[in-house]
Amino acid sequence: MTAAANQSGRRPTASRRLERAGIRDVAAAAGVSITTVSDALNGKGRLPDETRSRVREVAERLGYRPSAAARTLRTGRSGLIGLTVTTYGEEPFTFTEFAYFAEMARAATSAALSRGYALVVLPASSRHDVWSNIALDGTVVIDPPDQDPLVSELYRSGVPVVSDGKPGNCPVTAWVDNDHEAAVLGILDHLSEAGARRIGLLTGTSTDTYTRLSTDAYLGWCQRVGQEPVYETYPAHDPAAGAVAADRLLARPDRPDAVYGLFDPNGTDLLAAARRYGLRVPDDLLLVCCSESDVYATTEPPITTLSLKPRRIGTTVVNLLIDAIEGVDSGTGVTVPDAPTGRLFPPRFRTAGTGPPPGTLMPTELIVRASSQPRSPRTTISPPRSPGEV
Amino acid sequence: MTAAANQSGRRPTASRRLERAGIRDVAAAAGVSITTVSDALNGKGRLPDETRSRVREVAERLGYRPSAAARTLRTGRSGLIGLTVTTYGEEPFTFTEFAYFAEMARAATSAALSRGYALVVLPASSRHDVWSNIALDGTVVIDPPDQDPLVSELYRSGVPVVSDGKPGNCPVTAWVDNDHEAAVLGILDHLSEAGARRIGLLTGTSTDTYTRLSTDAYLGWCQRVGQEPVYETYPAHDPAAGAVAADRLLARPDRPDAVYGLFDPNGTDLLAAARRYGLRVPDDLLLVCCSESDVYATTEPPITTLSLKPRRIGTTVVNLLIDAIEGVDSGTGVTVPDAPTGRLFPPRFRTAGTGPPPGTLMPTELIVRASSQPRSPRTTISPPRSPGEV
DNA sequence: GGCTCATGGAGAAACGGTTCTTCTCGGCCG
DNA sequence: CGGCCGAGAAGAACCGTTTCTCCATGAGCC
Repeated sequence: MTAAANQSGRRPTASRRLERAGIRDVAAAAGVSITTVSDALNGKGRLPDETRSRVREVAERLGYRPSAAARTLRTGRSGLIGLTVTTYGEEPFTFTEFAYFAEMARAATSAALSRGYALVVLPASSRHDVWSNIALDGTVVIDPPDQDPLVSELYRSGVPVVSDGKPGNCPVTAWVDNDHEAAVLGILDHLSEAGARRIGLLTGTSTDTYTRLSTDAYLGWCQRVGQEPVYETYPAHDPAAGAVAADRLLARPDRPDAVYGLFDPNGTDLLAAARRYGLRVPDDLLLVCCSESDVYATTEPPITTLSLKPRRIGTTVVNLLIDAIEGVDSGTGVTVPDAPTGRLFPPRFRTAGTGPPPGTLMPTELIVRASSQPRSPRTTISPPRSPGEV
Repeated sequence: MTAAANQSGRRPTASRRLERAGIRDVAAAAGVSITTVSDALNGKGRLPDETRSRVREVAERLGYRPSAAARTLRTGRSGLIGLTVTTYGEEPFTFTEFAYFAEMARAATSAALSRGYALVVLPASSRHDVWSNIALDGTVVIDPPDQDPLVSELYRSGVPVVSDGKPGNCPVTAWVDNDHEAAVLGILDHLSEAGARRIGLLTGTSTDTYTRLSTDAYLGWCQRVGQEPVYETYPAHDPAAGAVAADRLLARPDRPDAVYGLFDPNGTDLLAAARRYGLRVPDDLLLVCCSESDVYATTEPPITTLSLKPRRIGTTVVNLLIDAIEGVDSGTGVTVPDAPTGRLFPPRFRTAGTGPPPGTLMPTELIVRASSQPRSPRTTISPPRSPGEV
């Protein structure tokens, strides 16, 4: 009986070491055809429940696990999604995006998993060998640089690509980003209301969308309100450079009385620099930085942070991607021609065609703490925007 | 010509939408057989260089990318490694292991990539459907609980498993861990030398190896030096509980004059608690915690931390796993019968047989900062153990 | 000149599923 | 009583590689 199952019409002389049971083994053991087994296990075909459950039971007993490779080959679906991170230097992901990336990746993993997909982490720098050795149903790209050749090739070869961060010049299926302009303007207003007269910015030298949009928003605001811009730039991937830049900013003759730092470690760096110059926060200097880290809740004083809500982003990106993967296959089918592009929080998903890819803007959240509030009025601490929500 | 290539002996009537070029197309275009194409591209077989390069060129021109699924099916190798994380609740990985995990995962990704593998992140909680839908060549497991059914099944079905953290009771191919006992003893000695008379511990309630070994080391030390243990426990996955436990520890009548916290956020929690009780650090309370976060370099005062060197761990784990994957296939071949088990920093890899799996102990690094040094002598800051090394 | 041998390359069998098509068999209806 | 129909299940093609086996050819050797 088991012997019969073992042979199952394959190589008669095979020594058969510890090969796992295949679908044929199950079929033989259950006394049915492999078609029936496949149908029974996948809930397809027309089978009476009795057969179905019997086959399932036999499969279970034999410890049958279908071969992912075979299934992928036949169906063209691997259930795998790439998560691409841009890299500086050799490390797969960057220091500066650490907390953001970790949270985003976590949410993305969750979201993917709950829809039956798994995530493969792939630095954008890896060469084709690695990429093309993996069957990917689609890819999430974090902050693709302009003209990313990798993204272009993926897109061209028909793999759906959704980017976290509005893509500069590469074709993607869809993208998700924060409303960085609104976020920066919100912060500048917040600092103004707190009494700031001259707001400085600590920003990066790179050309990614986040840095560019944020800096532009700052410059535009300065122009509108008639303040001379006061900012320092540094390569965001280098934490040491950040500390130096923070110091530089506070050492300027036109020292700002409030600073917004675009990158995670800026808060502690600015705080340390302020200490060195004998500046009290928030009395002499108001501070806000963009960070996902909760250490800023316990610094002395606690620092107001802007959260980009990476969990939401990760979830949204993955869901858009899976929609694209499972949606209308390609070309013709426009699912919903909804709003144009860049609408807030919108789109029912839309499968290609021509024209710019559909983008989704997600709100940010300003977590107001002591560092950005004048000490005297002693108001209670509360987040001003987007309350509720995880 | 392209027409000929397009047909290539497949369905004659196929409408052939935008199918990617297959190996047959390349073969047809190059005027050779698919065997030759395969050999040429993979550097196998006996072919004159001329043929080889011609085929390569044609493949390049056609944008040929071999199907990962087909290759995997045929060769049995996917180039994919699972990275399993234990989960508390719904999130794929835990808060408390955040920095550790992020760093470890990053190093693991790098290490895997440099050997041509990619990492798939998989929460241990996901059900079989997900696991068995992915062709994995092997799996890294982070801190498997005793009797982890997942690990057992993987191991049983022949997939190499290497764990980060000495496995309790599940069979693994190999494991890597820090020398937690030595680390704790080193810290206790360090605190004693700094003048501590009564050292407290902030530890977890869970039964993972790290918590257990560390706590045992502490208790053993107490017994040896004749100090009454002073410790508080809390569920490590709950950050809020950590703050409460820190408070509890400092509120005790037998308040310790030095504390070691096993988990990352303990440092800030203890600092905050100390502030509440008016305790100065390090004057009234010496502080050390285990953390990979560099925020402790800039807290007030900076806090001494124990680093588990997750990068090293991640790299080692992955390399051991890939050795196992690529090494002698199974059963008979003992590569090197080296030292027994649990030797420090050792083993040439050893493929199974019976007996306990080979384990590697990695050193930790104590980063001494102001919080654990009496203020007066004002010594310079320097790491006492394992200098150098990334 | 017949043999072996090395070289270059073609043929075809896997790999292990999914799925389209076909077959059989009763029951039912006209 | 014959044909139709639908349920249940089997057959076989196919997915795109890798790789084992084998064939043709010409050179070298006795």
